[in-house]
Amino acid sequence: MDKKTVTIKDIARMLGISKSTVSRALSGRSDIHPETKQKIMALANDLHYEPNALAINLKQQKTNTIGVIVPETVNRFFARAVGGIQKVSDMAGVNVMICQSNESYISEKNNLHSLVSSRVDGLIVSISSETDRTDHFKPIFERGIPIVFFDRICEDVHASQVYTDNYEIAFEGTEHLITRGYRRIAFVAGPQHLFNSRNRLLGYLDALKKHNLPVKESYIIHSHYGSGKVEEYTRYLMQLPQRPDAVFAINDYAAIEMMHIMKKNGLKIPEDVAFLGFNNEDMCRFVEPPLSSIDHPAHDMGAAAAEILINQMRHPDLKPESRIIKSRLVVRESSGARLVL
Amino acid sequence: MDKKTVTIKDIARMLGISKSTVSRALSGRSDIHPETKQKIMALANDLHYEPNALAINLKQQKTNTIGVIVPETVNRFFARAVGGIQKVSDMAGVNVMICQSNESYISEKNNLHSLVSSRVDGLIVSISSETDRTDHFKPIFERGIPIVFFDRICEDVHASQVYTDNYEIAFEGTEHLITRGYRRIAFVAGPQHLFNSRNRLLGYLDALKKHNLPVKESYIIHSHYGSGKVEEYTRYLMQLPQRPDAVFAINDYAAIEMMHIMKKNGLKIPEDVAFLGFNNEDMCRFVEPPLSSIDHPAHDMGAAAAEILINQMRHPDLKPESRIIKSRLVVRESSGARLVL
DNA sequence: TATTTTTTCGAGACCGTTCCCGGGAACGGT
DNA sequence: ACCGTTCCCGGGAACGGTCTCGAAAAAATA
Repeated sequence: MDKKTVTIKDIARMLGISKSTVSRALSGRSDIHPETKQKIMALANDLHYEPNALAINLKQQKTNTIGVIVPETVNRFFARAVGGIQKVSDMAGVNVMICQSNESYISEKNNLHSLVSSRVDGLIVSISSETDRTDHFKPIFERGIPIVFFDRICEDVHASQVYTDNYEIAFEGTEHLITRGYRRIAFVAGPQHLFNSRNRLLGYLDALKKHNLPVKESYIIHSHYGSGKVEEYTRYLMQLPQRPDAVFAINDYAAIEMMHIMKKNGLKIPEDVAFLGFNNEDMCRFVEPPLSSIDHPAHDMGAAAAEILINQMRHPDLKPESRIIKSRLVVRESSGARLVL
Repeated sequence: MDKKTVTIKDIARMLGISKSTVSRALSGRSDIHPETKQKIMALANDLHYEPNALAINLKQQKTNTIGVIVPETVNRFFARAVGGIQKVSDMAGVNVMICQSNESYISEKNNLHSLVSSRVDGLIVSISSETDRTDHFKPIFERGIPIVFFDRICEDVHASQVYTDNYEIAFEGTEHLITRGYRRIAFVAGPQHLFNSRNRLLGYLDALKKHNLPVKESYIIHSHYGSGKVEEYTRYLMQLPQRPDAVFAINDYAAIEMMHIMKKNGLKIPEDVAFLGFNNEDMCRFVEPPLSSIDHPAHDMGAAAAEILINQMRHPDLKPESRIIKSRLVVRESSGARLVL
């Protein structure tokens, strides 16, 4: 068997020419006789020659690939964002390496070093929910590797950012519930060291203030993404002396599960309790009643991040860029008009 | 700024020693004076030295990483499978490179060459729904790179395989519907060049035969994954002179959307039409009525694939291995007992 | 003190490419 | 017949590490 992988040198030897010539043919340069090139290409094809990207990248001092770190792709928001990244990367002819931090700081750090070690030319990162310090990004960014943070951005690194108008849309969502007649609005918040979560909470609070509604600490739940505690939270809310008449949740999963449990306990949606989620997952349309949600343009965010990054890879002296992508409130029946005030 | 990345040679020069010694310290070998090692480690740390994985891998002639090609991670089945792959890979200390084919043959081929070019030590692949030939895998597998196909396996490459008991579970699912009193069972099938789809269809057909039910071609829909034609299919089924009283769908998305449309058209689930899906997505629990489904153990399949692959990477003369993972029928209300026969 | 063993380190080849540079052949113009 | 171009091609350094081999220094042994 020809177990050994075939190299440029093998081809050169078999053809009785130098490896320089083979390299020239394979990398499509012009200063080579068409006939020689033809022979080289034919043999390379026969032998199933695969160029060694390691050697090429080492020599060229660049890899033409961007590294991506996202919390987890089972979260469809991130899966779609990665889709957006790959779409524009493919168009631009650059490769993508995807890593998942699984919402773990240590794993995010490992991914980061692994990517830098592989000499990616740039990074697109959405930090884990556990990450509350940024010392791992700083030296890498300062070394000149462009970074674009998206959605879960890292505030104290002066890199490019792509995020949504969290504050505004949370404000709008809350106001929507208020104008529909809901007054006791609970808020399922995310970890407060995350930029997104903080701004969403602020939007919620300011909307309450604007409409002269009291802010009750007992209505604010500080959850973690995917904490699996939704049932506990739901029971907590239901047993409150003044049960909330609406819930604005940090994501659709929490909203849907909560809604489900409340329904099983005989509460009517949206008459007794309205629901508003975040992310506008497909399944919002299929639950009973269909869930109102904030459409979070994942694909666009990924695409924008890749655009910015690739641009900076090509023009290293460009300044970091911030881009804000607009979210959109999608109203469905779960936040319909309240019947009884 | 120290824009240039620091290398082993830089450290050697600054310390007035040879790069061999630095290499020894950094790669943790023993034949080095503790004090020298200490100094090297300290300086490396100060300079934020990151080893160049390209150089190391090139020299070592192996990368200690496995390449993964899946159709798309927005499909949660594959996202979970990737999770399983990464879990056991992390435990074993090997890296993972994830690529998405987006259900495209050409893109699958590109991914494949890109991974081989990056000299991954092994491959885990679930082929795209478009892929109906296998000539791209053959030369690579014959070159000695171990491959594990999972779920969407490639039959004519004699590589390792991990798949579920498609035939048996489709048989069981169909029989379940029959024993619950449903007689006119429609089947939403996948592309027939895929091993899975074929076997599931066979299971369905054989279950009908066993119970002496007629096979009606008009009840069998040949769909493509994610074709966006569910509404068309649903209308087609509803207008049949003998409307089916049950639908067994290739995946939960199709089942849920179909169920939703039929409900809107006034059909009672499961009294008028029962539903059974495939994959047991989270949302099955939250739709109305909860959707019965086949639990497809994605995480376990990924984990098994990684186990087998890593084992073969470590012991190159191992024979290819096939492993069958058991699926499980999860009965919920969408396939409850029929009231009117 | 002489010899052997152990410890610690340096020189340099090598992995598979790219690319600069220089050289020979062919060719056209004078 | 000579010279300047143009066209092809080969030699060899470089990319950043690892690793083998041997040598010098230090320690142990005789």
